[in-house]
Amino acid sequence: MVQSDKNTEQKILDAAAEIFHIKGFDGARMQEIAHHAGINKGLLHYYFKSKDSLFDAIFSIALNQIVARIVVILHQDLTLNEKIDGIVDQYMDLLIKNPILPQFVLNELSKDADRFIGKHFNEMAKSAFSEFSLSVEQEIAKGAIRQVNAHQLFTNLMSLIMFPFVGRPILQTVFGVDNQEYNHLLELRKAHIKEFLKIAVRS
Amino acid sequence: MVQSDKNTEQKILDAAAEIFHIKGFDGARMQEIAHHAGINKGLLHYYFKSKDSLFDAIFSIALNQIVARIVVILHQDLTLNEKIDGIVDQYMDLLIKNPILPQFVLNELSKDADRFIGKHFNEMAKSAFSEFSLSVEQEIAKGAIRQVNAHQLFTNLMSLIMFPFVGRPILQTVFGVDNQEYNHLLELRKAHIKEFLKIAVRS
DNA sequence: GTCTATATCATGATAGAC
DNA sequence: GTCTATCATGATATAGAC
Repeated sequence: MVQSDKNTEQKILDAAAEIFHIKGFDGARMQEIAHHAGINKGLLHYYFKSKDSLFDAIFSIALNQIVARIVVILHQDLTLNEKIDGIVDQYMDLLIKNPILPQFVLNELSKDADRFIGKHFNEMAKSAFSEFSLSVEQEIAKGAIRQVNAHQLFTNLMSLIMFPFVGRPILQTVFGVDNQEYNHLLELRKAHIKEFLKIAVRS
Repeated sequence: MVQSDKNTEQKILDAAAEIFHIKGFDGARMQEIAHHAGINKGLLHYYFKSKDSLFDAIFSIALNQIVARIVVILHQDLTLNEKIDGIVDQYMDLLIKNPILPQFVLNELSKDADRFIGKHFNEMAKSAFSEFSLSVEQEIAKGAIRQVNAHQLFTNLMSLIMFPFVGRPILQTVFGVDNQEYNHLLELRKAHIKEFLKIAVRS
């Protein structure tokens, strides 16, 4: 249940985030969100006139959390290694605190990819990748890293960070570990990814 | 629409797979599945008495596709490199043909992880990882690869293969490429992953 | 702003004719 | 086996009192 010392809109947003993140748009119920926020359905519709509008608010926040920080890092004046380390550190910290965020965002995007297109994230994200790609080319030219395709390397970076969270049910079962042990693996993973990537691209 | 020269049960399974894979359990509608199979709701319930039972049939097939082949490979008498290459080749081929399979399985598991536990997959998957882990230790002992944690390496392997499919909406937007170009990146990825992993673990 | 009550509609599931 | 018709439920959304 949501804390009652916040204003009603914030209580709704907090409750809706929790329900939508876990159950997705189709699985979430307005009744459950209202109850979780400590109000009733009527008042919920007073603040957000439709389930769609409430969901849009929640999804925007989640997408922003996923996309914004990477854009910031990639536009800073850093070496490739510094950018990669920054992304790994920031993302792993974010996802350890919000482990279901990527599953939620990716699943909703898979059902409606147009949620991404047309938003201002679109151009931001593309120009951010250009920065990454440029850094890769520079390091290759300097001979600091081996010949490696920027698209594949960026895919690797995102994969190594995010998949342990979206694939958790399978990996945890395959490893035969409990929640605490899996969380420990996630903690160790931050250093592992940085080392792994560094070794994999060295010239 | 499903081909009409198959028996009714198979038409239903084909139609249900397509709808469930795309929309998930909560988003799928029995009416839509019936229509897609070229029959009506009454007949659909005659073959599968509930939405749950139909879904279970579809989910079992999908989970089996994801889990079965990896188990087979890992239990064969192969070197670590051969096992890794086999998994990359087989999975990439499977996922290029069925790109939404991992998103479907992972999302449903995230909403109900118990679907995995208690099935016979459970023990199979755990013993398969033991085989992998053993291979890693042997190669390290031989000095063929550097010191690397088996859990992290297995996570990396699965991440590099699967994430490009579940994360496609984001990656494709970030790269600013169309479907054809992204498919091309996926084709190139098979060789990329094998090379990347080999370099990353060499001693 | 907040509540109760209700309208409206879509869904999963069943009954029964053929 | 296959269809049409219908039930029962549960969901979003609105109306109106306080």
